[in-house]
Amino acid sequence: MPTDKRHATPHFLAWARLLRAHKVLLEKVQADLSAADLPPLEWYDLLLELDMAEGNRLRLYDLGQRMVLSRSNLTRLCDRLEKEGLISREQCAEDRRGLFAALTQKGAELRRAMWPIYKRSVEQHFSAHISEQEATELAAVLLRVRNAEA
Amino acid sequence: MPTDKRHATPHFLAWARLLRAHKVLLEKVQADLSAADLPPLEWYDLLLELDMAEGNRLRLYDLGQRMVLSRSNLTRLCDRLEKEGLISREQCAEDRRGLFAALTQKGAELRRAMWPIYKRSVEQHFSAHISEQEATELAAVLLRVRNAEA
DNA sequence: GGGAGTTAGTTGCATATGCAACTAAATGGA
DNA sequence: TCCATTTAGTTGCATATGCAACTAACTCCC
Repeated sequence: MPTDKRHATPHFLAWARLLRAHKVLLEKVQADLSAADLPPLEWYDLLLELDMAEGNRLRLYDLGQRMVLSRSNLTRLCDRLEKEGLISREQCAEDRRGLFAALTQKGAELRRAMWPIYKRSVEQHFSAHISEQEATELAAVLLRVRNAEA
Repeated sequence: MPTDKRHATPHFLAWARLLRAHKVLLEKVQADLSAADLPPLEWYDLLLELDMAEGNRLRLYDLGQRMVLSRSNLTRLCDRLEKEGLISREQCAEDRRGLFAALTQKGAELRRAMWPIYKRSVEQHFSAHISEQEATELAAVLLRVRNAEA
């Protein structure tokens, strides 16, 4: 059996296309942000998580879970945002090992400023090519995969 | 309108879950490869592209296109594989600027050795949670998005 | 209450990435 | 033919990432 046949099952095809589509899309969105002199997508992502969180702050641990980010990676990402005054680290009273990442005024403003550009970019490169029905199904399947234990 | 509502459209939800699912999956698959003392997914990807290509070789330019890899990134990735003897760079007769990346015997063998582990990992973390029908639809949607011009 | 084992977060170091500048070869007019 | 422009690929440098080692605080069980 030739090599390519073994990779051509519906499942493996979907997998391969997930990898490629993801790369292409990320590249386009990052390019749009960068062209508007805005910081990378990851910053938006972090700021949004804080914006949506109770009290506009999250324990670093929780933030890492939600963003699917390794510890050290999260530490460094927070370093960058904190240096720009977009978030601040706050001591946690209940667990003195722990820290909160808290959204600052400036961070909230930057997120709001990024949103129209980001929104337009996702619409243009992603949403425009997918029906609402497909989007709903896609979201459901991807959630299931993401939350799978194995 | 609160922040989270603006992000809760079906399209944006699908987008957000694409990002998260991709990260989670990649992490799991890389972990499985690494646990089996195998090189990263990207190496498999490159070797597979060459394996599937006419004559088991591709112009670097084409390889970059297929793998969605920037020029410099591709140069360096090829450097690593060539240093391990998995591919070789070959002069191109028609265009003396150009180079082929050609699969070596050793490269073909490594790809074959990686395949069972990779296959099992994708099945376990991805395919197992998706019906064949869903996989087919997913593949179609993602291909459409990937190939969109805008 | 006091040590063994965990957990939260940071840091050092080696490696990987992205961007812009570079070389060399091809193309396309005047 | 000859120079300006474009294209293939590489390289230097600054930045980002992953892994393993580290500190400090918490847990739990004797």
